[in-house]
Amino acid sequence: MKNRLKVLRAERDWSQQALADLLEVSRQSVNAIETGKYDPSLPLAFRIADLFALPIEEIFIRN
Amino acid sequence: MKNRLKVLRAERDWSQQALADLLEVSRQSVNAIETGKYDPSLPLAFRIADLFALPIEEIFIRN
DNA sequence: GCGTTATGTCAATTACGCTTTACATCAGAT
DNA sequence: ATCTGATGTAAAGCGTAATTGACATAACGC
Repeated sequence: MKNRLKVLRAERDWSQQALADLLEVSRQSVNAIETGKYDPSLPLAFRIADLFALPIEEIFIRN
Repeated sequence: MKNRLKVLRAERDWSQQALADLLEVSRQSVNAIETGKYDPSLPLAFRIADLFALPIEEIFIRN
């Protein structure tokens, strides 16, 4: 699973910490997801999709 | 997170075991997800969406 | 009755999502 | 040169996703 988090964040000029606050997770969680250390849980993926107003499929990519 | 797994499975007349085989998870996992014991991981949610050829948002519902 | 299939559930275990705390590096500003 | 913000990473711990194995029950055909 790859994801477009870093780009979406850059488009809005948000820091990892700012995004983490909006998502109510730790900065390390955002960092770990961006750097591909692990995938978010489904509920967190939904929160991310809601925040960016995009379908999950346009943020997270199979494979 | 609610989901429409049971209905989608019924529409295709698949047993929990048959679905588990297609998803390559245990029957207990399918059962646990259907009965709301827990949410699937994001990768598994994608596999489910792919299998039913539906967007994740049409299978899993917020709240 | 008996065997089979489907479903629900429990216990015990492994793997992973997410946390806090902490440390290191780099870029930019003063 | 120093301070600050941003990022990457690591360890330890907690909760949960997912596993296997097992047991119970209901529905069905034979």
